[in-house]
Amino acid sequence: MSDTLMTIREMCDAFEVTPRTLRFYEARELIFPQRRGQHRLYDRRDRARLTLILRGKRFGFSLEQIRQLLELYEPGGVNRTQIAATIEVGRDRLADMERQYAELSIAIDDLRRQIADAERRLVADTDEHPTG
Amino acid sequence: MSDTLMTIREMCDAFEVTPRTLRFYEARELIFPQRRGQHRLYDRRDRARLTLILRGKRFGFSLEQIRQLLELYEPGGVNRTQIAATIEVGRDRLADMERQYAELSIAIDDLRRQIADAERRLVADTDEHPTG
DNA sequence: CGTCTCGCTTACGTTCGCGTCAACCTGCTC
DNA sequence: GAGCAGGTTGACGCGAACGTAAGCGAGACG
Repeated sequence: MSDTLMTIREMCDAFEVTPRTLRFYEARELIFPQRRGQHRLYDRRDRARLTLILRGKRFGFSLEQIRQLLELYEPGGVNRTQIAATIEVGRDRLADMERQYAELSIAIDDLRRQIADAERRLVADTDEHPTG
Repeated sequence: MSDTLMTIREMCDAFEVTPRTLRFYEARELIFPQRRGQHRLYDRRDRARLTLILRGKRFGFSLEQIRQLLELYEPGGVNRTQIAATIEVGRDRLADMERQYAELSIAIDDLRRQIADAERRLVADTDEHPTG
């Protein structure tokens, strides 16, 4: 079920990361698995956090930026100023992502054109050196 | 004009990079400024390349990936197999970017919702502790 | 009982993308 | 001709995000 506890190996297989990575994220206080004895156990919340961490990484955010962002996703009973600060961070990241989104759109169009050009050159070259 | 040669300092000011960065990119064979004596001079082509380099970096591509991509933007008279290989690289990057674009869209919506939630919590808290 | 597998911690090593000297050349200008 | 500004080439340093190796339990198995 969705609230199943997972071992570190199961997490690694599920998310395609190494144990080292998970322990590293824990050391940087991005995830907080429970302990059964010495062993780590990851629950639904940890998995949700890891999903966000990996996503954030793909967009080029540092682990520290991601750590701050994660507070947004936690309904923890912090105080007003903390919530406000967290919202600030969230807005900054959002602005980053929106900029990235716009620029990415342009870059994709650009790259598509370059590929098309290169393909045309390929075809032209084929015409000049026919094989059949 | 657009074909003006620029010194390293002018480039740095224009693109907000350091001299070290430009020399580093040159060492990695991403740009090839001409020399007047010992000094580097950057032309329109170098600037176009630098634009693409910085853009690629913002999307999380490595300098090596960018270097390969830059060949797409050069009409250099390479041979068929080279052009084909370059197109391959371009398509791979394009696929990366398209994936990134789709995921970014989701992440932005997600983040917007979280910020809205946090704002609601802030307002709720204000209602419970009115100042006026 | 030995040994295997998992996981744990500690700690040093590595890659990327530059920053930061140090030492040198070169063309003014005073 | 001394100084200075601007550029050059090494070479070493550094932070981020892990990789890797060493050595230590603790439980499972035959």
